[in-house]
Amino acid sequence: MEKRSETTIHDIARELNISASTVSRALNNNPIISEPTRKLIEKTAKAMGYRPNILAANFRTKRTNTIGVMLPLINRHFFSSVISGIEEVAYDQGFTVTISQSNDNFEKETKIAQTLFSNRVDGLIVSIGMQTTNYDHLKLFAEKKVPLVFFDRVVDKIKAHKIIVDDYRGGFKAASHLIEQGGKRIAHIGGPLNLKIYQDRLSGYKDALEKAGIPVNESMLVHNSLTREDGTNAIKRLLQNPEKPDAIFCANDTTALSVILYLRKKGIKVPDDIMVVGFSNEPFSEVVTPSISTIKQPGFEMGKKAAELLIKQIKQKDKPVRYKTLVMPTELVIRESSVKNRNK
Amino acid sequence: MEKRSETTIHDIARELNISASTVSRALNNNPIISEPTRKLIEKTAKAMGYRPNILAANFRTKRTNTIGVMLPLINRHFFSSVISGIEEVAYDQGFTVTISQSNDNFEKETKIAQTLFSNRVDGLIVSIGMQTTNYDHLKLFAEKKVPLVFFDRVVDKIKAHKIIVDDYRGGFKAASHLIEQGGKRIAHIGGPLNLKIYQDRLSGYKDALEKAGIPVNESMLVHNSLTREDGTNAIKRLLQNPEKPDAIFCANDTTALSVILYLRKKGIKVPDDIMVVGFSNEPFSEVVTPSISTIKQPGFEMGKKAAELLIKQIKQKDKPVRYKTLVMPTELVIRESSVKNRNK
DNA sequence: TTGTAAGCGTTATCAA
DNA sequence: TTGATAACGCTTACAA
Repeated sequence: MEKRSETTIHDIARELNISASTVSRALNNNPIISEPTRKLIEKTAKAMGYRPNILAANFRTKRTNTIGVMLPLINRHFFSSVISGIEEVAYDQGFTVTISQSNDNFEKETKIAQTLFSNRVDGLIVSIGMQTTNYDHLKLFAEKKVPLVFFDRVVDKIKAHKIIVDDYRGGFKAASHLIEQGGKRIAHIGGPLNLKIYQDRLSGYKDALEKAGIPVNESMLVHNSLTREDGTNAIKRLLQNPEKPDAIFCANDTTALSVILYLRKKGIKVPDDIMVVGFSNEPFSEVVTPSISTIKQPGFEMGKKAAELLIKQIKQKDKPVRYKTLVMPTELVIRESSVKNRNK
Repeated sequence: MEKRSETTIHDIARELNISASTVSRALNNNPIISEPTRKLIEKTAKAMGYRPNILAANFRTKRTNTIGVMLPLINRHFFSSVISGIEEVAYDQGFTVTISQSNDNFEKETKIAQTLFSNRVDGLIVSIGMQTTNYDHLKLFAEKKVPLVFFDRVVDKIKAHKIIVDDYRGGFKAASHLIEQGGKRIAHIGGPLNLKIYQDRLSGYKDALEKAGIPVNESMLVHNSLTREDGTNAIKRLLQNPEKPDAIFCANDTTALSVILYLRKKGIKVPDDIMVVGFSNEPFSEVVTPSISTIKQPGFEMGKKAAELLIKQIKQKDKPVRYKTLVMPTELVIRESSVKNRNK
């Protein structure tokens, strides 16, 4: 004669000789219920160890109170900061967060999107993978009116809220800074150009050069997937140029680090022989020697903003939305890797 | 006359003049259904754009195919690696992963646990917070037979699978290494002792000292929450000792980094004046100058193991479980911060 | 302010 | 091998 499964609202109703709907309403703080009734029901519910069956409620209401997050890689400081931001807002608003990483793999990304859709997440926050050039799996959300918010690696062609950083100005600031520091032959290690962020960083870089009257030299441009190995290969290739670079703007800190480590190994001095600027402000950038000048992106705030916009959209379902693109400011953090003659 | 809401198995059944149960069975690959029928149903389902209503299925089966993960902080390399490992296994096995961070806050941890429980996760993977000394919120899972797996910061008192690293041997190895390198006055910056991992790291350290005939000096021990600031405060305090340490074993890399940065600022040489060893092998440890000797923990593998054990338990529900504690090996990574006279 | 009753889409039981 | 039917626990018109 143990407890025969979980108590339901019907058990409570029977206990109090009232109807289940009243119990339901009271427990959902429906203002239509009188204060004494509510109090009584709450008390009894607690006493009977009632726990709402969220599965039933979700099923009934077609809502899950769950936000899906899909991004390339959890295990990167920028992305995990974004998750932290999302999680904080979501938690405060009573939402649960489901996270999946695509590993920059298009097939996995497609499957994840479908799974999240089938799982009826109330909304989705996405940063797309490096290989992604087809967006059908995301259009699905847009079409079926499931709120969708992009961050960082966004898709231009889909209408949705977008949280990005000002990659163009970031690239511009980075390159301008290198020019100010005396850079004449400024190389760029960039990411795949199907991603707008890398296009923009590149454009910013190019415009800064042009503004300074420095011609953009194609042999000074390398594009790859920005892994540690890619960075090493890129710097090797750049060093084979007849005219070696005297400064490098890397589209992320990982490659900036590779470059610095490789140059150190080769006895080439950073910043004296070659200056380096990265992008993202990974934690290691501050503490490596020389510390890496970089463009800071407010990951945590971006996550918060993304979650806020998404939840707002979820709550105002079927009201028309004016999609906005939030451009978060970047900040150039000047450290040792780009400043010659510090002690002069 | 657009599509009037989603197609259900009933729609398919009507279309084919068969029963909904047959459709359900076919779509679930129930072997009782004849091959031609199944094929036909699958074809029609696809043609009609059928998408199973997972909410309904979850409700009906009382399963969610969801794994809950609760840990202190997403935004730490070790933890995000664990998540990556969990996510990989879970994804392969058709499970969804829900992640929440407690921020080492006990109240938040309690609330998260209850939310996950109410959301009927099929199982929970946990690493508890620094403040956690009461475990009722976790016992709930154990009592209600919801599979539970601990990792890293485990709870002794609850019977469950546990994935830990050999913290004792890690501490022992770290301290022994410092002794071998000539350390005589070896300090320890440790974490809160209600967590077993920090107890064990401390014990390992103590035993290594004793084995070498070095008395353990209480003034050489600091315990705190191991943040960046805590590390700085700890080293300040240690430097005020009449007998200054010549080596420090830090219970994580974050404090090891603080120590190194502080000493650098004060013109105290690492490792020549004071040697430092950390714990965790955060990415920055390899690249900071001097690079930090540390104890490597296989976060990704721990995550995978945790997920595997959990899912096995979920699938073999109500079979009795022999709980095991998996002790993953640690590895001492020797770098610059603990080796004097490298060039001799 | 409360009650009645229908129904969400699926799976499971039993019968055919 | 397939079908009929009930049931899961909740929310929500609608009625009282």
